[in-house]
Amino acid sequence: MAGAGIHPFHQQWPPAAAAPPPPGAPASAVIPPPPPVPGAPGTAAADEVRTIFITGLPVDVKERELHNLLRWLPGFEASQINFKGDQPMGFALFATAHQAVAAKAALQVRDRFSPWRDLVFDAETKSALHTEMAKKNLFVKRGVGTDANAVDQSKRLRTGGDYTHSPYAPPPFHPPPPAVSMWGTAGYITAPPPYNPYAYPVPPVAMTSPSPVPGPTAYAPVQNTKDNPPCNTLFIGNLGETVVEEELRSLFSVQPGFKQMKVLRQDRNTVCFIEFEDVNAATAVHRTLQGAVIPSSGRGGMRIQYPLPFHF
DNA sequence: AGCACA
Repeated sequence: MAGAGIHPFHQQWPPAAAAPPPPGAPASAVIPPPPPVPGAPGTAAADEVRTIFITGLPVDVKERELHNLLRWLPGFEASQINFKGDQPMGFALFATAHQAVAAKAALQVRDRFSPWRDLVFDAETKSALHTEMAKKNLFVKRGVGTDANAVDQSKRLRTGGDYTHSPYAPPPFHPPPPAVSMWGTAGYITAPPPYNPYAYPVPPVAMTSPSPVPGPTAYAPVQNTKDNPPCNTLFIGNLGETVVEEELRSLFSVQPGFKQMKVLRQDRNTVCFIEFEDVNAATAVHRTLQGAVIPSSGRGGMRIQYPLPFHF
Protein backbone atom coordinates (compact mmCIF):
# COMPACT_ATOMS: atom_id res chain seq x y z
CA MET A 1 0.00 0.00 0.00
CA ALA A 2 1.29 3.38 -0.86
CA GLY A 3 -0.06 5.35 2.07
CA ALA A 4 2.68 4.68 4.56
CA GLY A 5 1.77 5.75 8.03
CA ILE A 6 -1.92 5.89 7.34
CA HIS A 7 -3.81 3.60 9.59
CA PRO A 8 -6.97 2.38 7.97
CA PHE A 9 -8.98 2.82 11.11
CA HIS A 10 -7.63 6.20 11.91
CA GLN A 11 -10.51 7.62 9.98
CA GLN A 12 -13.18 9.55 11.71
CA TRP A 13 -16.43 8.07 10.75
CA PRO A 14 -18.43 10.05 10.16
CA PRO A 15 -15.62 12.41 9.40
CA ALA A 16 -15.35 15.60 11.34
CA ALA A 17 -17.12 17.97 9.05
CA ALA A 18 -15.70 21.42 8.69
CA ALA A 19 -18.30 23.76 10.03
CA PRO A 20 -19.94 25.66 7.22
CA PRO A 21 -19.19 29.35 7.33
CA PRO A 22 -21.82 31.36 9.13
CA PRO A 23 -24.08 33.08 6.63
CA GLY A 24 -22.84 36.60 7.15
CA ALA A 25 -19.24 35.88 7.92
CA PRO A 26 -16.48 37.21 5.71
CA ALA A 27 -15.55 34.31 3.58
CA SER A 28 -11.83 34.80 3.75
CA ALA A 29 -11.84 34.64 7.50
CA VAL A 30 -13.58 31.34 7.90
CA ILE A 31 -12.72 29.33 4.82
CA PRO A 32 -10.19 26.70 5.78
CA PRO A 33 -7.16 26.17 3.65
CA PRO A 34 -8.35 24.95 0.28
CA PRO A 35 -8.76 21.22 0.06
CA PRO A 36 -6.25 19.39 -2.02
CA VAL A 37 -7.61 19.58 -5.51
CA PRO A 38 -7.25 16.03 -6.71
CA GLY A 39 -4.85 15.72 -9.50
CA ALA A 40 -4.01 19.40 -9.50
CA PRO A 41 -0.40 20.18 -10.19
CA GLY A 42 1.53 21.17 -7.13
CA THR A 43 -0.83 19.33 -4.86
CA ALA A 44 0.78 16.85 -2.57
CA ALA A 45 1.10 13.50 -4.21
CA ALA A 46 -0.95 14.22 -7.28
CA ASP A 47 0.12 10.83 -8.51
CA GLU A 48 -0.91 9.06 -5.36
CA VAL A 49 -3.36 6.26 -5.88
CA ARG A 50 -6.72 7.21 -4.44
CA THR A 51 -8.69 4.59 -6.27
CA ILE A 52 -9.89 1.33 -4.88
CA PHE A 53 -10.32 -1.87 -6.81
CA ILE A 54 -13.39 -3.92 -6.02
CA THR A 55 -14.01 -7.53 -6.88
CA GLY A 56 -16.65 -9.95 -5.79
CA LEU A 57 -19.40 -8.07 -7.53
CA PRO A 58 -22.13 -10.19 -9.07
CA VAL A 59 -21.91 -10.57 -12.82
CA ASP A 60 -25.12 -8.66 -13.35
CA VAL A 61 -24.07 -5.70 -11.22
CA LYS A 62 -25.11 -2.30 -12.46
CA GLU A 63 -23.05 0.85 -12.32
CA ARG A 64 -25.82 2.46 -10.39
CA GLU A 65 -25.75 -0.23 -7.73
CA LEU A 66 -22.09 0.23 -7.11
CA HIS A 67 -22.52 3.95 -7.11
CA ASN A 68 -25.29 3.75 -4.56
CA LEU A 69 -23.13 1.62 -2.33
CA LEU A 70 -20.19 3.98 -2.51
CA ARG A 71 -21.72 7.40 -2.69
CA TRP A 72 -21.97 7.67 1.10
CA LEU A 73 -18.31 7.21 1.67
CA PRO A 74 -16.32 10.32 2.51
CA GLY A 75 -14.55 11.78 -0.46
CA PHE A 76 -16.21 9.58 -3.02
CA GLU A 77 -15.85 11.04 -6.46
CA ALA A 78 -16.56 8.50 -9.12
CA SER A 79 -16.93 4.83 -9.79
CA GLN A 80 -17.13 2.57 -12.74
CA ILE A 81 -17.26 -1.07 -13.66
CA ASN A 82 -15.18 -2.74 -16.31
CA PHE A 83 -15.54 -6.32 -17.34
CA LYS A 84 -12.69 -8.73 -17.72
CA GLY A 85 -14.52 -11.40 -19.57
CA ASP A 86 -17.63 -11.72 -17.49
CA GLN A 87 -15.87 -10.74 -14.29
CA PRO A 88 -16.87 -7.29 -13.15
CA MET A 89 -14.10 -5.14 -11.80
CA GLY A 90 -15.15 -2.11 -9.86
CA PHE A 91 -13.11 1.03 -9.46
CA ALA A 92 -13.86 3.95 -7.23
CA LEU A 93 -12.02 7.22 -7.04
CA PHE A 94 -11.81 9.25 -3.86
CA ALA A 95 -10.63 12.76 -3.20
CA THR A 96 -7.60 11.67 -1.24
CA ALA A 97 -5.59 8.54 -0.80
CA HIS A 98 -6.52 8.57 2.85
CA GLN A 99 -10.19 8.52 1.99
CA ALA A 100 -9.61 5.68 -0.40
CA VAL A 101 -7.94 3.73 2.38
CA ALA A 102 -10.82 4.57 4.68
CA ALA A 103 -13.31 3.47 2.06
CA LYS A 104 -11.47 0.21 1.70
CA ALA A 105 -11.77 -0.28 5.43
CA ALA A 106 -15.40 0.72 5.39
CA LEU A 107 -16.16 -1.87 2.76
CA GLN A 108 -14.63 -4.50 4.99
CA VAL A 109 -16.92 -3.55 7.80
CA ARG A 110 -19.22 -6.14 9.21
CA ASP A 111 -22.39 -4.77 10.60
CA ARG A 112 -23.67 -5.54 14.04
CA PHE A 113 -26.57 -7.58 12.78
CA SER A 114 -24.38 -10.02 10.90
CA PRO A 115 -20.85 -9.57 12.16
CA TRP A 116 -19.68 -12.93 10.94
CA ARG A 117 -20.35 -12.17 7.34
CA ASP A 118 -18.21 -10.34 4.91
CA LEU A 119 -19.91 -7.41 3.36
CA VAL A 120 -22.25 -9.14 0.99
CA PHE A 121 -23.18 -7.12 -2.02
CA ASP A 122 -25.85 -9.45 -3.25
CA ALA A 123 -27.68 -11.81 -0.95
CA GLU A 124 -28.80 -13.96 -3.86
CA THR A 125 -25.36 -14.86 -5.07
CA LYS A 126 -23.77 -14.32 -1.68
CA SER A 127 -21.07 -12.42 -3.46
CA ALA A 128 -18.70 -11.06 -0.85
CA LEU A 129 -16.86 -7.93 -1.76
CA HIS A 130 -13.13 -7.76 -1.80
CA THR A 131 -11.44 -4.42 -1.96
CA GLU A 132 -7.86 -3.38 -2.47
CA MET A 133 -6.08 -0.26 -3.44
CA ALA A 134 -6.02 0.03 -7.20
CA LYS A 135 -2.80 0.06 -9.14
CA LYS A 136 -3.72 3.21 -11.00
CA ASN A 137 -6.21 5.96 -10.52
CA LEU A 138 -9.54 5.93 -12.21
CA PHE A 139 -9.48 8.27 -15.15
CA VAL A 140 -12.16 10.87 -14.82
CA LYS A 141 -12.87 13.08 -17.76
CA ARG A 142 -12.85 16.79 -16.99
CA GLY A 143 -11.80 16.26 -13.42
CA VAL A 144 -14.06 16.36 -10.45
CA GLY A 145 -17.08 18.46 -9.85
CA THR A 146 -18.58 17.81 -13.22
CA ASP A 147 -21.89 16.19 -13.60
CA ALA A 148 -20.59 12.97 -14.94
CA ASN A 149 -23.99 11.71 -15.81
CA ALA A 150 -24.56 14.69 -18.01
CA VAL A 151 -21.20 14.92 -19.69
CA ASP A 152 -20.50 11.31 -20.28
CA GLN A 153 -23.11 9.50 -22.23
CA SER A 154 -20.66 7.10 -23.74
CA LYS A 155 -20.90 3.40 -23.35
CA ARG A 156 -18.48 3.72 -20.50
CA LEU A 157 -20.79 5.38 -18.04
CA ARG A 158 -19.00 6.90 -15.14
CA THR A 159 -20.94 7.67 -12.03
CA GLY A 160 -19.79 10.67 -10.11
CA GLY A 161 -20.32 11.65 -6.52
CA ASP A 162 -23.14 13.96 -5.60
CA TYR A 163 -21.11 16.36 -3.54
CA THR A 164 -17.81 16.42 -5.29
CA HIS A 165 -18.19 20.11 -5.86
CA SER A 166 -17.78 20.50 -2.14
CA PRO A 167 -15.18 18.07 -0.89
CA TYR A 168 -15.71 19.12 2.68
CA ALA A 169 -19.41 18.50 2.65
CA PRO A 170 -20.01 15.51 4.85
CA PRO A 171 -21.76 12.59 3.29
CA PRO A 172 -25.17 11.84 4.69
CA PHE A 173 -23.90 9.25 7.10
CA HIS A 174 -26.53 10.01 9.64
CA PRO A 175 -28.70 8.10 9.48
CA PRO A 176 -26.51 5.25 8.30
CA PRO A 177 -26.68 4.38 4.67
CA PRO A 178 -29.77 2.52 3.68
CA ALA A 179 -27.36 0.28 1.84
CA VAL A 180 -27.16 -1.62 5.09
CA SER A 181 -30.20 -3.45 3.99
CA MET A 182 -28.23 -4.80 1.11
CA TRP A 183 -25.64 -6.26 3.38
CA GLY A 184 -27.76 -8.76 5.10
CA THR A 185 -30.93 -10.54 4.57
CA ALA A 186 -33.98 -8.74 5.76
CA GLY A 187 -34.18 -10.89 8.84
CA TYR A 188 -31.09 -9.27 10.27
CA ILE A 189 -32.61 -5.86 10.31
CA THR A 190 -34.64 -5.68 13.43
CA ALA A 191 -36.42 -2.68 14.76
CA PRO A 192 -34.41 -0.72 17.26
CA PRO A 193 -35.43 -1.13 20.84
CA PRO A 194 -37.88 1.50 21.96
CA TYR A 195 -35.88 2.54 24.95
CA ASN A 196 -32.64 4.43 25.22
CA PRO A 197 -30.08 1.75 24.47
CA TYR A 198 -27.27 3.42 26.32
CA ALA A 199 -29.34 3.58 29.46
CA TYR A 200 -29.65 -0.17 29.38
CA PRO A 201 -28.08 -1.52 32.53
CA VAL A 202 -25.98 -4.61 32.33
CA PRO A 203 -27.70 -6.96 34.70
CA PRO A 204 -25.78 -8.47 37.57
CA VAL A 205 -24.61 -12.02 37.22
CA ALA A 206 -27.61 -14.24 37.36
CA MET A 207 -27.49 -17.55 39.17
CA THR A 208 -30.90 -18.63 38.10
CA SER A 209 -32.09 -21.18 35.58
CA PRO A 210 -29.45 -20.97 32.92
CA SER A 211 -29.39 -23.20 29.89
CA PRO A 212 -31.10 -26.55 29.59
CA VAL A 213 -28.47 -28.98 28.40
CA PRO A 214 -24.75 -28.89 29.13
CA GLY A 215 -24.96 -25.94 31.32
CA PRO A 216 -22.11 -23.93 32.62
CA THR A 217 -20.32 -25.31 35.60
CA ALA A 218 -20.31 -22.03 37.45
CA TYR A 219 -20.57 -18.33 37.09
CA ALA A 220 -17.84 -15.81 37.57
CA PRO A 221 -18.19 -12.11 38.02
CA VAL A 222 -17.80 -10.18 34.83
CA GLN A 223 -15.40 -7.29 34.73
CA ASN A 224 -16.60 -5.18 31.90
CA THR A 225 -19.84 -3.49 32.79
CA LYS A 226 -19.97 -1.28 29.75
CA ASP A 227 -22.08 -2.48 26.89
CA ASN A 228 -23.41 -1.50 23.54
CA PRO A 229 -26.99 -1.00 22.46
CA PRO A 230 -29.01 -4.19 22.60
CA CYS A 231 -29.65 -6.05 19.41
CA ASN A 232 -30.44 -9.59 18.42
CA THR A 233 -26.79 -10.58 18.31
CA LEU A 234 -24.48 -11.29 21.20
CA PHE A 235 -20.75 -11.04 21.36
CA ILE A 236 -19.03 -13.60 23.56
CA GLY A 237 -15.60 -12.76 24.85
CA ASN A 238 -13.16 -13.97 27.49
CA LEU A 239 -13.26 -17.50 26.18
CA GLY A 240 -10.57 -19.98 27.07
CA GLU A 241 -7.75 -20.78 24.70
CA THR A 242 -8.91 -24.33 24.21
CA VAL A 243 -12.50 -23.51 23.45
CA VAL A 244 -13.90 -25.13 20.36
CA GLU A 245 -16.99 -24.33 18.39
CA GLU A 246 -18.84 -27.46 19.45
CA GLU A 247 -18.60 -26.58 23.09
CA LEU A 248 -20.13 -23.22 22.45
CA ARG A 249 -22.70 -24.58 20.08
CA SER A 250 -23.93 -27.13 22.57
CA LEU A 251 -24.46 -24.36 25.05
CA PHE A 252 -26.01 -21.72 22.86
CA SER A 253 -27.89 -23.63 20.20
CA VAL A 254 -30.37 -24.85 22.78
CA GLN A 255 -31.17 -21.37 23.99
CA PRO A 256 -34.60 -20.13 22.98
CA GLY A 257 -34.55 -18.09 19.83
CA PHE A 258 -31.09 -19.23 18.73
CA LYS A 259 -30.55 -18.78 15.02
CA GLN A 260 -26.88 -19.08 14.21
CA MET A 261 -23.43 -18.57 15.58
CA LYS A 262 -19.98 -17.88 14.33
CA VAL A 263 -16.71 -18.51 16.09
CA LEU A 264 -13.82 -16.31 15.12
CA ARG A 265 -10.29 -17.14 16.15
CA GLN A 266 -7.68 -14.46 16.10
CA ASP A 267 -4.39 -15.77 17.39
CA ARG A 268 -4.91 -16.94 20.97
CA ASN A 269 -8.13 -15.09 21.24
CA THR A 270 -11.43 -16.65 20.35
CA VAL A 271 -14.62 -14.71 20.15
CA CYS A 272 -18.08 -15.73 19.15
CA PHE A 273 -21.14 -14.04 17.72
CA ILE A 274 -24.58 -15.46 18.21
CA GLU A 275 -27.68 -14.37 16.45
CA PHE A 276 -31.11 -14.80 17.96
CA GLU A 277 -34.59 -14.41 16.62
CA ASP A 278 -35.05 -11.09 18.28
CA VAL A 279 -33.67 -8.72 20.84
CA ASN A 280 -35.66 -10.31 23.64
CA ALA A 281 -34.17 -13.72 23.09
CA ALA A 282 -30.69 -12.25 22.95
CA THR A 283 -31.32 -10.23 26.07
CA ALA A 284 -32.47 -13.27 27.98
CA VAL A 285 -29.27 -15.13 27.19
CA HIS A 286 -27.26 -12.03 27.89
CA ARG A 287 -28.72 -12.12 31.36
CA THR A 288 -28.75 -15.83 32.10
CA LEU A 289 -25.36 -16.81 30.76
CA GLN A 290 -23.36 -13.76 31.68
CA GLY A 291 -20.17 -14.90 33.36
CA ALA A 292 -20.85 -18.54 32.65
CA VAL A 293 -17.85 -20.79 33.23
CA ILE A 294 -17.55 -23.67 30.81
CA PRO A 295 -14.98 -26.48 30.78
CA SER A 296 -12.59 -24.63 28.51
CA SER A 297 -12.81 -21.42 30.43
CA GLY A 298 -9.55 -19.89 31.47
CA ARG A 299 -9.56 -16.87 33.66
CA GLY A 300 -13.11 -16.12 34.66
CA GLY A 301 -16.29 -16.83 32.82
CA MET A 302 -17.45 -15.68 29.44
CA ARG A 303 -18.22 -12.06 28.92
CA ILE A 304 -21.40 -11.43 27.02
CA GLN A 305 -21.94 -8.14 25.32
CA TYR A 306 -23.91 -6.75 22.49
CA PRO A 307 -21.60 -6.24 19.54
CA LEU A 308 -20.20 -2.91 18.69
CA PRO A 309 -22.27 -1.02 16.17
CA PHE A 310 -19.51 -1.79 13.74
CA HIS A 311 -17.30 -4.71 14.33
CA PHE A 312 -14.14 -4.76 12.28
C1' DA B 1 -6.32 -13.81 -8.05
C1' DG B 2 -8.38 -11.10 -11.41
C1' DC B 3 -6.38 -3.70 -12.25
C1' DA B 4 -9.42 -0.55 -17.06
C1' DC B 5 -11.22 3.63 -18.69
C1' DA B 6 -8.41 7.88 -21.44
